[in-house]
Amino acid sequence: MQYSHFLHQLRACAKTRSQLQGKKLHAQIIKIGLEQWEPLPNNLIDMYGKCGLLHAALHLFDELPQRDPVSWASILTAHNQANLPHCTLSIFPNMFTFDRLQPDNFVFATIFKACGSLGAVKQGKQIHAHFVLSPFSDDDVVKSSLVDMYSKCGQLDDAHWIFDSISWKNSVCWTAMISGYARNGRSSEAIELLQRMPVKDLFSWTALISGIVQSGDSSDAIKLFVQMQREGIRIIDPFVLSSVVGASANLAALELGRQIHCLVVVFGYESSVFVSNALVDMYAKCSDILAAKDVFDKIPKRDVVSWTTIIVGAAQHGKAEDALTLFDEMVLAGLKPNEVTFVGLIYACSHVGLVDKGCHLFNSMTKDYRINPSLQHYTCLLDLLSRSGHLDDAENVIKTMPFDPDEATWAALLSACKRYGNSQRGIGIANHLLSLNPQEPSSYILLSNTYASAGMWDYVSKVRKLMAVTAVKKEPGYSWVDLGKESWVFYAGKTACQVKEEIVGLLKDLDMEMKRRGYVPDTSFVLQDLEEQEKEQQLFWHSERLAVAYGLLKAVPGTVIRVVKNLRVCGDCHTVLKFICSIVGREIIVRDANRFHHFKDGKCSCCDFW
DNA sequence: TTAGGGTTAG
Repeated sequence: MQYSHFLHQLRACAKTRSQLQGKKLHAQIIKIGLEQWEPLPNNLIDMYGKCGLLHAALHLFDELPQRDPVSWASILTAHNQANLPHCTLSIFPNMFTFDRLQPDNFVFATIFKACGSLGAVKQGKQIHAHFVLSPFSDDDVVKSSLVDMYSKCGQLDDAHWIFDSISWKNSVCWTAMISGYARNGRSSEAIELLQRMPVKDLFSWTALISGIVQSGDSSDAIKLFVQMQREGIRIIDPFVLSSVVGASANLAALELGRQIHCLVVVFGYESSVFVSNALVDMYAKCSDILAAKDVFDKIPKRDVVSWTTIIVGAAQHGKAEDALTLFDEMVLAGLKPNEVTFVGLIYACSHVGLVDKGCHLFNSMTKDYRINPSLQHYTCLLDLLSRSGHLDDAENVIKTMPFDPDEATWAALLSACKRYGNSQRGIGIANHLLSLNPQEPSSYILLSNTYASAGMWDYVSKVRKLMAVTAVKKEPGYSWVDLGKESWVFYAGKTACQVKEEIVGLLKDLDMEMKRRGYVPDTSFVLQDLEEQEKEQQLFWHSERLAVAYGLLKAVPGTVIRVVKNLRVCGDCHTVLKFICSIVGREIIVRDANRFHHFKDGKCSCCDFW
């Protein structure tokens, strides 16, 4: 009687994640002397794991006189719960070696979940073979965990094959399969599956929408979110909201983001730290850094992602001092920065030329916070050094770092070579890159651009031919302007826009006024072998200029023009936009592939250093 | 005691 009461209470604590209540119960159980009564020990482990007290769970597990598969399932689940899937996999073999036990269906499901989180498909497949030969090979829950594992590892055929073999498909396995297709860019198959699903719930819709956001089709995700609401799905948790806030961030659609922010308030999920963090990011990515800071200031309990998001936001808007101050505040608030925080911080230093500070932070990351620098951190460091002209030091980083450099690393160095007119070094690096990684499309593009900058057109055409042979395509440059109710996309060199004549007329007028004020086109940014006049024409038709002109024609007078470009803004366009903002007396904000440029009164917030 | 959906960089 007594122990069944405790059992019930322990399960309730595990369900509601009530740490304090759980500890009290444990104390009572010890006091009464029931701590060895089956099945209380395993339930205690389970309770501690679910309440996020892994150490307590481990302590009990180690002390158990006799462990069974339930004890193992509980402790393995506790590691998954604590977001330590690699630990789940590393302790799993002890089940055979120490306790001579075979996994049961619960253990299998937990292990496949861990493999899925880690993308450890090879290990997952090996254990899958054990599962097939086990007495549990018909278990639908385990099969469902396999569907999820293969989906997360991008092996959709395997996932679907297992999905088909599940006799009684519940909402969980449908969702795992939908999520797999959506995340891997196969949205039409994901949508089709959702349509076939007998009872669509908020989980499956969320999996679809968030997967599509992750695979990069944010506008489709927004349309599906609208459809979901039309179909009467009630939003009873905040998950889908953080995804659609993220979608508006990707689209740099400020007005849409504001509307979704209103929905967040209406549904009462302002207090969700996930949603708040997404909102901070959305406002920062939609170039409203003040609104981002406002949301951030109102978060009652900020976590490391909240701080990192605002630091990265400040950094991308060129507010390095703000980013560094925020970092000091974060540390004072007792939060430990993570690897992303340092990417933001070094990036901030890099973009304003704070070389010493950036190097100090890079060293502090290992020394003070025991974070091993990743390749990306080395790339940031290299960017920091090379942007400020320390090309030898930058090359030295490449030579001594414990990673093989990728194209981003070489891109940073190559772009600095161009900036500092060191074309010989650039060509050497590009050649080296080509010899190292001839399969990578970006390698060809880098090489081509480097030769073009040096005016070596024979080599450019040679590389272009190679690109054609290997079917490598350069991503076309495009820009879009967000006018709240509508947004227009412009590609370089053309427009099908109804007001094409007005756009061209306005750009011509502006061109004349700019030239009167001393503008000289910098045709070195045209990477094709053309006559000077043709090069100027190419620059004239760059997508960011078309988008800005459209914004000037259509936006409410006096408002900020917000433009997004998929590639980095070209150097000549950067000069032109400084002239234009001053001629028309408007603020223009351009988000390019790398950062934000706030053009105002003839100047840019990046101080021409980007 | 097991399985599905959310935020920060790139």
